[in-house]
Amino acid sequence: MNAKVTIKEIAKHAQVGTTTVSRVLNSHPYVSAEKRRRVMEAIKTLDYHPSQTARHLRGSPSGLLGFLTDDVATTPYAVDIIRGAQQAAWEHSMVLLVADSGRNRQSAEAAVDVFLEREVEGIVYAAMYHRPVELPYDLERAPTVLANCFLEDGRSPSVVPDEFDGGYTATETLLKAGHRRIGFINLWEERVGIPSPMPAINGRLRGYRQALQDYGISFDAALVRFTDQSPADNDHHTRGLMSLPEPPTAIFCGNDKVAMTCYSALAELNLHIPQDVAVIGFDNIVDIAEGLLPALTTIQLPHYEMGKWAVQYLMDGQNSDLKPLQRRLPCPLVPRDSVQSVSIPPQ
Amino acid sequence: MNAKVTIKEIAKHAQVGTTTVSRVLNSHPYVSAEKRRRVMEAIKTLDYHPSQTARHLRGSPSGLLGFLTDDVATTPYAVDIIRGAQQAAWEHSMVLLVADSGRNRQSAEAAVDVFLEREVEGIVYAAMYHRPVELPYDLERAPTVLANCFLEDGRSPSVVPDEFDGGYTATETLLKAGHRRIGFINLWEERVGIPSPMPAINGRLRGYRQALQDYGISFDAALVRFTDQSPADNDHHTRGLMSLPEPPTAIFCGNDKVAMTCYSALAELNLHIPQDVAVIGFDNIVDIAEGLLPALTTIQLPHYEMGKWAVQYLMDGQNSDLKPLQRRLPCPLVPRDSVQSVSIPPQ
DNA sequence: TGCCTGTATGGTAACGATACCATATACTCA
DNA sequence: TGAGTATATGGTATCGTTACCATACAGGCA
Repeated sequence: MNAKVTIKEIAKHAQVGTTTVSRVLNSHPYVSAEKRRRVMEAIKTLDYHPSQTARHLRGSPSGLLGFLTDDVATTPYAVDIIRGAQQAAWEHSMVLLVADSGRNRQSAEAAVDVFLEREVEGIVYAAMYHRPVELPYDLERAPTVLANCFLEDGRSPSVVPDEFDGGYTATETLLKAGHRRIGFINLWEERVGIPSPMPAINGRLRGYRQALQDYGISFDAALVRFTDQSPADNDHHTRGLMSLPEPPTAIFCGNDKVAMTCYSALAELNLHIPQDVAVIGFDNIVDIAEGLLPALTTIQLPHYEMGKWAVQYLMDGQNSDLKPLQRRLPCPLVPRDSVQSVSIPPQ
Repeated sequence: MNAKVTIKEIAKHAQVGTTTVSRVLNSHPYVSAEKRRRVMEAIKTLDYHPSQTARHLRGSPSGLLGFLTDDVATTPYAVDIIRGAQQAAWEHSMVLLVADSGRNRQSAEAAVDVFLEREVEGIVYAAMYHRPVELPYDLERAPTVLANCFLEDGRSPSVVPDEFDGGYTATETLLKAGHRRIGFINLWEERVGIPSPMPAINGRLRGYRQALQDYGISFDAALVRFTDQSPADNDHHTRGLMSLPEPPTAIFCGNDKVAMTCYSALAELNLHIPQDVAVIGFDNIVDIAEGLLPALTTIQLPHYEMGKWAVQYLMDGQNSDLKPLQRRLPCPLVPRDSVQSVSIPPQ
């Protein structure tokens, strides 16, 4: 298209100085109505767009934010973090520069270099599942907020899902529906032989226990199972739970995938959801939750909100005297049809 | 951190002119080994990073690519387009600027304005499901490639999944396994009463018919069903297919969600997968496909590849004399356990 | 009348990097 | 020896915009 129109041409066309044009653009005072009008008209007829590059060189902030992801995968909805970040950035008239840090520290450093060369005003480092991370670059290099992950030493602000809250909400939902024996098929993962410190696993379990306690129900270890998330294991634990001397009337599944296997296992046992057994999932993988029959009641991870929060904090929350904030966002319930009130709680 | 180091300070520190520093940075000839060494050292000790902003102002290309999405949703894996684009961009030393066009034309225009103010070298417009679109901005404004969508008039290059290929591959997979009666639960969607022209629906059906024809099997309309994608309807059609006088030995499902319902319907009919009935899906929603028992054989949409292709075309393929390329990318098979060879094809 | 203040306006030097031009030395070759 | 070429080096204008400074006029007030 036509070569770029500059402020100079606007000035010439409107018969004013470049300073006046700049004043109009930045709505400074001391411009006569007449000249303002002429400038505006010139801008329109010449289809002028200011160059952010020149502005920035002259000293204005870059209006750029870096968004660095560790590596997509596992749960596809985690990309909602990017949507949330993008939305918040937009509201602050910022643009998002995205890069994939890749698996290794080097390419992450390279990505940060690229960000810094363009003078981003901050960086969001987002993980695809909730976990502790080690930052692949020097924190001094740019203001950083972590989303869906955190540093063990809390040296930088972070926002993560409140797994405790999620576990509590799921359990309480079942309790409120009148269930008193609630099975829990939690997730499991090993790292080099050591049980994973995955916050999801521990947090949800604590939430489960707390909810039971708040409803005056004593914890029964037999009702808690751990699955390696393979369909076979999910199936195994569902059957295990249901063949207990006193089987649960509700099952809290560590994620929707587990719930999916749970559905078919229960079907094979000739048990109906939600009449015979209530089921609640975790993650709200919409394709699964809405695809199941009955539709799965589940808990939503606040991906979108985390992205949004991270950017907002980067923009607004710079009370640098305070120690970096570690924020937990609630995991809301997504009610569908797999939980139903039982009128006479089996006691 | 420390105020930005400029080329001038490097020059002073290394006791050379700024021109020489610039020469070293851009590996121009005619710099003595000694001065080159001094400059390099200064760069290191002062931790200098060149300003892309200044470079660009001076005339270099911006190194920026705009990535505009219509609106996320439906199929979560569509975001792989962004990953592919990001990867290709990285390989071309470009950075991706992402924005969400939002639902309305205005905010899309605004996003493009932002892109243009930063002088992006091109724009990828990506849709979250394969469909014809109307570009929410003037094509003249910047070189554009469409990913996962296209303009009816083909005025701009685009890359989409080859739905025909996908339908063909799915069907052929079943044929190769020996199946001769193959049910097809295709998707369905209406728009204001008119059947949707969704390329996925028509393309896959054509692929299905072609594969049958190539294997010398005549088309039987009774074997093709259309579902509104609700679990109830998916279930209904599975049962409908299986209660045919001559029921299919294999079912091709329009997507993995349909396959999921298909699984439970078949289970209730006491039919085993893949022994009694083979099932093949579409989309490769990993959470579903790997969560089902047996794991679901399915077809993958080339999201990642489309993103990659779009950026590559933007960067390399500017043979502007040719008419804009309309590219179809194959949909590969992801074999798992829900299809098994039948030794004696029922004939 | 003279001075101050508020309003209007434009020229020009930066911002950081690079391209062009000018200059300088060391060789090569006729 | 002189001309021509390859190598080496630095000064400076320039990209598009804004901040600073200078200037100019109008009205208000002593």
